[in-house]
Amino acid sequence: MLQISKKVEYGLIAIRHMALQQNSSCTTTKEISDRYSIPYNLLAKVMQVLAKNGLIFPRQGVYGGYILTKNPLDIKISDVINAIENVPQISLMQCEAEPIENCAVSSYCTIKSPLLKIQQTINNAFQKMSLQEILY
Amino acid sequence: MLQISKKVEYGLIAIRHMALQQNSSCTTTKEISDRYSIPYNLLAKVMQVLAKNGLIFPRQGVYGGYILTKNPLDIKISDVINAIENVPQISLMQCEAEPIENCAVSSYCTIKSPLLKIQQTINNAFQKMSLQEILY
DNA sequence: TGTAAATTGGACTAATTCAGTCGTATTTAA
DNA sequence: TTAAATACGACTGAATTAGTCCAATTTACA
Repeated sequence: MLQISKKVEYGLIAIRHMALQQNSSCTTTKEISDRYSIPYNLLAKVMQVLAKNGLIFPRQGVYGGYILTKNPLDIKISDVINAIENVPQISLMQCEAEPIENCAVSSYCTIKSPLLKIQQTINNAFQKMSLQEILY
Repeated sequence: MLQISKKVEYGLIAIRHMALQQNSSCTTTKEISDRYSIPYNLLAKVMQVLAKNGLIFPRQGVYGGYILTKNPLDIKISDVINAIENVPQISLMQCEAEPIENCAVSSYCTIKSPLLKIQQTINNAFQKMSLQEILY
């Protein structure tokens, strides 16, 4: 639907929340879950994925939580999206049939390139946009 | 999943196909369906929606079909997307609670704006991009 | 050393959306 | 009158998304 998913939304909320914290102490999943009324278990999953991808650093146990690993300027929106979603790259198929009429999917190929262009337009937008830009 | 849907893909294929036709005679759903191996019934629905939104003009009956209503330069990718998908505009809620602490959803509000900015980034990209740009 | 508070991880279910199908009605050229 | 086209609504199955649940692990501290 050309819309960011709830998981990505929660991930952005969480990572933005952490970026807004002045002191760089740990932020817990529960804290964010309560503050923004996000289902705890779901957010927990998202946090784990963000941690796995190195965007935040986990500390287990009492007084544990997560801390941001980078400057908000160095975190791109695409980093968060790619971490959470399996962004399926549209793969341009290599056409080796000559002449082109022999290729069963040639008509399909001709539209792949335009669609790829569109998809890249989306991707580029998020690669340029940093966390810093959505702070305020 | 931040990916264009099949319907939008089919719509783009169809409208691009029509733009590539030299003669401005009618193009039928069947013709496009056959050429690109798109399920006929599904494509028919998409064509109807495109027609309803004024992007193409329908002609019923024998030798009927559709014709493009505009120059490819004047058709934006967003026109096609908005016609086919119910793009749910993120609505910024008007907060009238002062002080801000009295508002039950204030924490939610504070993230709305950033998300809106992201959504607009996508929308802007497609409002700038014309059909002409994906022709070749 | 026990306990509480945190992350980790996997399996599972429910809800929603997407893709596709089907049947029928309407229009129109020949 | 017929064939070829669009118009429209209801329906189904598949896939994805959103959310839940349970058990394990780690760790500060009383």
